[in-house]
Amino acid sequence: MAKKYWLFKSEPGAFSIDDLKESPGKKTFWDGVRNYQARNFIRDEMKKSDGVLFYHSNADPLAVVGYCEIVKEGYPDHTQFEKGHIHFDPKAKKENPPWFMVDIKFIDKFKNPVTLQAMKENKKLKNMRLLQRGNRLSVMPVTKEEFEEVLKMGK
DNA sequence: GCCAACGTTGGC
DNA sequence: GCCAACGTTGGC
Repeated sequence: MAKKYWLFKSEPGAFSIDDLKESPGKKTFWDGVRNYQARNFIRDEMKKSDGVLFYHSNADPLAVVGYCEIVKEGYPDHTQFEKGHIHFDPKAKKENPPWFMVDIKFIDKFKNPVTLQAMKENKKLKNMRLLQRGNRLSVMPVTKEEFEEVLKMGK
């Protein structure tokens, strides 16, 4: 199957591209997605070696700051069962867990963060899901063309 | 099954 | 801090 491309949002105060880079093996599990649409992408569509743009939200600058890849495909998010954890879900059942996560691995940090503003000003990116009104998904698909364009802008 | 109330996200 | 967008919840 053809490689797919994604964009993950993260608030750098919670988890930044540098946090990922400094994680053991430059890898982390992407926990805490609690939206069904995003869950479906994680559980059903993300495949090993898919490309992931890493975006900083609620940050300065607002920008794609680097990229990474999927290294482990969808599996149950353990934090949904951890009482007291910020992502604990009292309704989650072990037999049929509703929430999933993937593992991602750092590839590169951009020399030039690709700001939200710059993406808005790039005609090639006008259909990018991130730029559509009211989009609040924390993980979302991007096309191959969009992915490559953002990488080019970041160099 | 409708819909108002409420909570969250995230840019500004 | 404001507010638009939109998902979720719960009464009916």
